[in-house]
Amino acid sequence: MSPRTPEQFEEIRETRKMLILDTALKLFANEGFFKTSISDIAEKASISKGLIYNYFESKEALIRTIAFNGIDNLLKNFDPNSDSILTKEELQYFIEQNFVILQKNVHFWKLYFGIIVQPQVLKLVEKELMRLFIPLYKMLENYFKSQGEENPAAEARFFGAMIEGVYMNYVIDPKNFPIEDIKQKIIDLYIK
Amino acid sequence: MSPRTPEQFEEIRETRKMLILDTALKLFANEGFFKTSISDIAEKASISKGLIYNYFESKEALIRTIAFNGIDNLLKNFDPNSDSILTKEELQYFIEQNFVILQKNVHFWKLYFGIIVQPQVLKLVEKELMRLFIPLYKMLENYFKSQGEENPAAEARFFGAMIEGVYMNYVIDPKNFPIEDIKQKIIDLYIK
Amino acid sequence: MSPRTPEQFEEIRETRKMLILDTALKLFANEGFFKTSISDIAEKASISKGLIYNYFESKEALIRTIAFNGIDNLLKNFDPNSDSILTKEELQYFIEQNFVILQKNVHFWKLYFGIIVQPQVLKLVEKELMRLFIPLYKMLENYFKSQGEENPAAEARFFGAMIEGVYMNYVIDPKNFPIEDIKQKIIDLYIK
Amino acid sequence: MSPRTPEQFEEIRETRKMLILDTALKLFANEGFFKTSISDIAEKASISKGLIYNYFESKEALIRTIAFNGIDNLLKNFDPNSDSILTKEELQYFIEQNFVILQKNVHFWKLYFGIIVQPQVLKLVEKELMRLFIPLYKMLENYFKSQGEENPAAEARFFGAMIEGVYMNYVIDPKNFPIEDIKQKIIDLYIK
DNA sequence: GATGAATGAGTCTTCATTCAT
DNA sequence: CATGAATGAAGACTCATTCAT
Repeated sequence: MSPRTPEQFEEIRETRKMLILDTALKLFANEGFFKTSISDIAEKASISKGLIYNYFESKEALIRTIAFNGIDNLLKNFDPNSDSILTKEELQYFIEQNFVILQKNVHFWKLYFGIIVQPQVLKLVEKELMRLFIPLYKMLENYFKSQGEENPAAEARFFGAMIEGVYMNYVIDPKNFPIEDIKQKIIDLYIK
Repeated sequence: MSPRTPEQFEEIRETRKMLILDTALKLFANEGFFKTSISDIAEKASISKGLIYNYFESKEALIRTIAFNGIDNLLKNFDPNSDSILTKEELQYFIEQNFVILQKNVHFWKLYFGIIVQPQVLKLVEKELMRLFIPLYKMLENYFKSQGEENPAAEARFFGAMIEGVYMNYVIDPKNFPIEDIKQKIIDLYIK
Repeated sequence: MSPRTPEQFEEIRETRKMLILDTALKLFANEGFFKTSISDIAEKASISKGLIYNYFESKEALIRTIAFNGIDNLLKNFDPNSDSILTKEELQYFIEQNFVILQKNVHFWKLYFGIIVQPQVLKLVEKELMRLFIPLYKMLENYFKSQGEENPAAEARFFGAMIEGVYMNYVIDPKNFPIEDIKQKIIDLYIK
Repeated sequence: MSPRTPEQFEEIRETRKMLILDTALKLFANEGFFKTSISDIAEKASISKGLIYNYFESKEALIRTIAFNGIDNLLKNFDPNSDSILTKEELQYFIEQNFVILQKNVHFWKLYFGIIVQPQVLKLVEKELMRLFIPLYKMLENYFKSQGEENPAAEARFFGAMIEGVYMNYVIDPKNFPIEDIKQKIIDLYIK
């Protein structure tokens, strides 16, 4: 009889929002952004099409929010301090941590590759991606400089590209990609 | 005005087909498969929409043909003999050749990443990609086995993933990616 | 906290109702009936969407009520006695009174023109408008007959149309329309 | 067998365009701009929804084109030379001409009132309306100045408003409005 | 072979209205 | 009395594909 309190409404909103974001992430990742319609998301989440627009302004806003959340989530688990210089042990921890996060967020990484490879979609989230990668590359560059590498920027780019290649191959076919062997290979390569 | 010979017709067909394929490749690569409409292709190629359907059954058939042609083209330039075992010198040549081909086919590689990352699109060309990659991986595996590596299959997958990562970073932003430094880095790594 | 008396409830209802009607009138007049959503009204009135349906059955019922109230309000300020025949002085008073009412109810008149011009909306309030205009036109007709005009019905229609034209131009652009000059012009024309 | 010539295509386009414009004008005028859907127009014109977008960019573009064409049509029939000063005889001809045009373009005038009364729709065609009305008012102003009126601008506005009021009443209910009597009344009033 | 008008299914989005609390 | 989450029908618009010429 008595109306819901603002707290109850907030809770409902939070739950619904998460449901929509989660459903959309999976569909965008598995079927692609353009192949996934708002109807698909609504159906899979067992809600009405209209409700999605109660929570997100548009399909673009939806993928943007997903990207933002995914990146925030990454940064929470793993916030590179780009000023301090990593030791070898820390780099090893960093690499291992990376692979843990990869395997816990396969959907996000699928979406990530779906995004960066499509110029039209990339534009939508480019800025947010920069927030994640600039400090990361800075940190790697500093590390390689501290190791006496003569071209630390290129070393960092190579390291990043290699990791991305591995990630991409993993998310395309997680069952058959020898992720553990390859993790070990990278550690051997960089930590000796 | 004089009636064309069958050969002339055939020549016209071939020219038109190439024009369409070429235009579509560029648009698919730069704008994305879903963002590119048949009208866009027709307009850019200065032909009519209908004509495209005279040469290709559907939009899907178009991208499939582009992928097939791209792969055929790669195999023509570079056909790994999976039975013979590479020497170190040959691997170095193989790597260098690879980077030459990459830089000559940026559009194709853009499209390639756009494809493998979208399951719905990947299905369309999966088989053809296998035709390219199975012998390649076989060759790499043999090479690593010959070098005494204990897990040559994983070594081959890692090598492939690394190359893909580098390629992907290059095609996303060719201007700023230090491709030459990285090529050298890879050669140093594998050839010593 | 103490339970409200029935009178207090009634008062709340009346206040709320007026708030909704007033907000809706302004929005309908300024933005148009179709461009104004129930949400817009709720937001501008700082109440919930649901509450509007507590007081009005539908959006149509809302505009109908607004039209009815507006007309009642006009009739209250100004109730033509269609039986008695106006003198010239009374007609002058009538005209002047009209312009006072116009300037006090710009929103209503804006809405009025928005309504009569759209057949689909006009139907909703047609009957009520008749309640206002029939005695008005009757009164004018009687006046012109008393002045010896040979076609008093047409004179009345002309007078009404002219007034409407002036009203319409005024509400579309009140700042620039020379309303005072035109009022004088009409008085000169009819009162000599 | 041989393809259509550009002239044939042009002819088809012209015919179709007119069909769409004509159908849309009637529906917009009779049902209102917002109550008329693109589907309604397509159905009434016995064509597909999509075809309309082959000819007009959007619903807005459609109403804009209708307004432009309507005004062009008016100006063709009747192009006021705002520099030359009308004689009384010319003004009489102007008034009579106006009423002929009104009765030949009832749909357009219905739409006109539907437009100017809705701020959201007015914005779409405001500029074009100015093209029509500014020289018209200029001409009237000059005429009243030449007749020694002390406030020719206000006279022109009044004349315009009166005409609009008459037009509006006519198009709302052409059967019952005594248009001939009223035309005569206006001529008597201004020509003596 | 070549054109582009035409179709219609499908997409994103809006919004009046309902209803549990 | 009051809230706002939820629904679903409808609307504007896109685009792959067909087809008459």
